[in-house]
Amino acid sequence: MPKPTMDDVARRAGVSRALVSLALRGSPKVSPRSRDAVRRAVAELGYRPNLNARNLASNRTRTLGVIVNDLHNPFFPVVTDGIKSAVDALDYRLLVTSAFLDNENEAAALETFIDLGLDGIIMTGVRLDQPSIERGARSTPLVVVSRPIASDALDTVNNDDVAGARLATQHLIDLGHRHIGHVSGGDAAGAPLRRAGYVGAMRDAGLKPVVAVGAFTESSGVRAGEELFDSFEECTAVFAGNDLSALGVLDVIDGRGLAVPDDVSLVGYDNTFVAALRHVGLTSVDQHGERLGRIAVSLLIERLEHGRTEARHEMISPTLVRRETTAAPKM
Amino acid sequence: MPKPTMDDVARRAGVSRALVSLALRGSPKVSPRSRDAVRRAVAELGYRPNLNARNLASNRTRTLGVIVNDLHNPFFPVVTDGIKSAVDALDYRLLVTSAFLDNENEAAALETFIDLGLDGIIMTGVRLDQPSIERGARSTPLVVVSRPIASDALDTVNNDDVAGARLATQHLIDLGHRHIGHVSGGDAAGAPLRRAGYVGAMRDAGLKPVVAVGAFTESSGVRAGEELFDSFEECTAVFAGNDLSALGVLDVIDGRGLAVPDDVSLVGYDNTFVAALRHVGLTSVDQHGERLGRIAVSLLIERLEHGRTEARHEMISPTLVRRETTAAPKM
DNA sequence: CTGAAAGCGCTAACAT
DNA sequence: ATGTTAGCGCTTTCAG
Repeated sequence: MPKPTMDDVARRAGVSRALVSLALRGSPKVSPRSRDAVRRAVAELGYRPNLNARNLASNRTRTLGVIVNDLHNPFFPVVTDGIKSAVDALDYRLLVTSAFLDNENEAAALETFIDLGLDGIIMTGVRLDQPSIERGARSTPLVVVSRPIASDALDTVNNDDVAGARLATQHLIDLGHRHIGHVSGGDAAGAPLRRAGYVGAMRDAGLKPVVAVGAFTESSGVRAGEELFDSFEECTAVFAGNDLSALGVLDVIDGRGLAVPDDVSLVGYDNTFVAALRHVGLTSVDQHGERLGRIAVSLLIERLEHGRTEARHEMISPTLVRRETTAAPKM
Repeated sequence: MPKPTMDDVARRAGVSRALVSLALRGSPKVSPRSRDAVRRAVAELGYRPNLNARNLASNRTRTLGVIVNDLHNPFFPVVTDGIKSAVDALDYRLLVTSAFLDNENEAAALETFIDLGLDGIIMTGVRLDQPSIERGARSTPLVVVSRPIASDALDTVNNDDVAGARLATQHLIDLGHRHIGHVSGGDAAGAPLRRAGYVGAMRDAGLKPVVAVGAFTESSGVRAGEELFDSFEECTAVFAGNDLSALGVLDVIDGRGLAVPDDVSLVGYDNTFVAALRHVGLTSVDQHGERLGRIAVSLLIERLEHGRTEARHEMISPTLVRRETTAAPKM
């Protein structure tokens, strides 16, 4: 049994194909009688519209795509939830894809979405180079979440990473710490700004910044943590660039028989569910990922349905969530 | 500048459109000369094939879809990684979508993938009712990962949940525990079998099973954990149906001022990265999610490229990963 | 090896 | 309110 097409429905309902098309999309210029006949025929035949045909003919897909760099990082599901909740209120479909931590995959995912003719694309946690992203943005409205990109070809939504990093660092300083290290995310999205915020806060307080470079993963956090404690013995507090690397640092601290927060205080970034586990209790900076996701969708909608063309770059303020991993240093 | 079409490429390369089509897909029956002309024209024009048109005309998409129920559960990214690595070796595209823990979304995601004409679909962690899944499987080859479904309409890949639960429970029994509770995932995929494995192992050892029902999330683990410790005071060990709920139980244990493993031993399931954090060190059962994912892809390929039509149900053996949360009970 | 021609299933003017 | 008619951009016979 080949799949029924619109022609089958039309024949069965005793109307023309065009009318079926209208009826299916809820046009008001279809008589209740015809509408009903169509509805019945659709049900009887189990008809489903062929999206490729529809998209091709209409040159629209009513579909938004999300490209996530790393499904393993618990921050991204939060953003995606925000996107999802915003899209649900609209009449759009949502496709998600993961780049699996790989630039080439990211480029491929972007091309696929563009080639599919998606109406809009949201990229989050992307590592892809700016020119490639901008090239994509020329084909399809594009918003980048959680990576600051100065470009008038696309929109961005970010938390203020510098402010967030300052919040974290200042919190440690206020507690009385003087020897505060930073585990950076290297060149990952947001990492340079967080590092800058940390360095700025340290300088302002007349303290010496000490940075070890990781990559926003737990394993890189372990490596950078080892490096930090090896070279910076006085260290009594660490600000890690994200929660995942903070967990790596926590492993190092545990491994060295040190106690948190008695011997070392620790702050993360992203306020993921892992930070919130009572057993972990990681003090962390909250980017408000859901809100970032919702804003991303609204930016897309502005372009799609209200014809905005000039770029917008939104920024929201992060907040510090204090938990059990930070305390005043032992004397 | 409207996007260049195949006609533009053909004109520029001085050949016919059909030839461009062949050349693009690497057909051997194109002269090197033409092939080169096409390649050059494509590059100069920045031509990209319109996938909707291609899919419509060829009635194939060379695309596989993955539907994940809950992006927040760190188990699924592991499965997805396996899928991804298997797909990379083949010439298929991969689309992922999340059902965001919601049956209706799952149904919608499935329909979207079918309506898009994807060549094959993998569902993992799905909660959708079996008839709906089977209906989907009638349109598109479908494999369900990590949920046992006895059906000859679709393929499944599972770890042996009963054996895994027995492994976990027996480990606790072998350590000397007699009062072992179970936090179940309720009717979530795999949960009933894990519960059955636990009950079986307990019965075999002449011990009384005590079950609290959760839902495979951390928060449900907290609720079920409270319930368990409230009603089962002698309890010295808990087998949680997955790592997420084990983390919830861990919160409860911490909250009651109990120590792990000195006062209570704890075992999870899935062996996610959170279990492996040294700071958590959760003993857990490993389903070998990557392998599940790779097998899922190979099942799809068997149907797609080797014409298999009868259903296959694969089962792999889980293994226990011992860490710091399990020890002999204090006397 | 190449070109002509017929669709894939649907939408979108345009008529009526 | 409904039907007619062109396509959308591509693949795929089929001739040559």
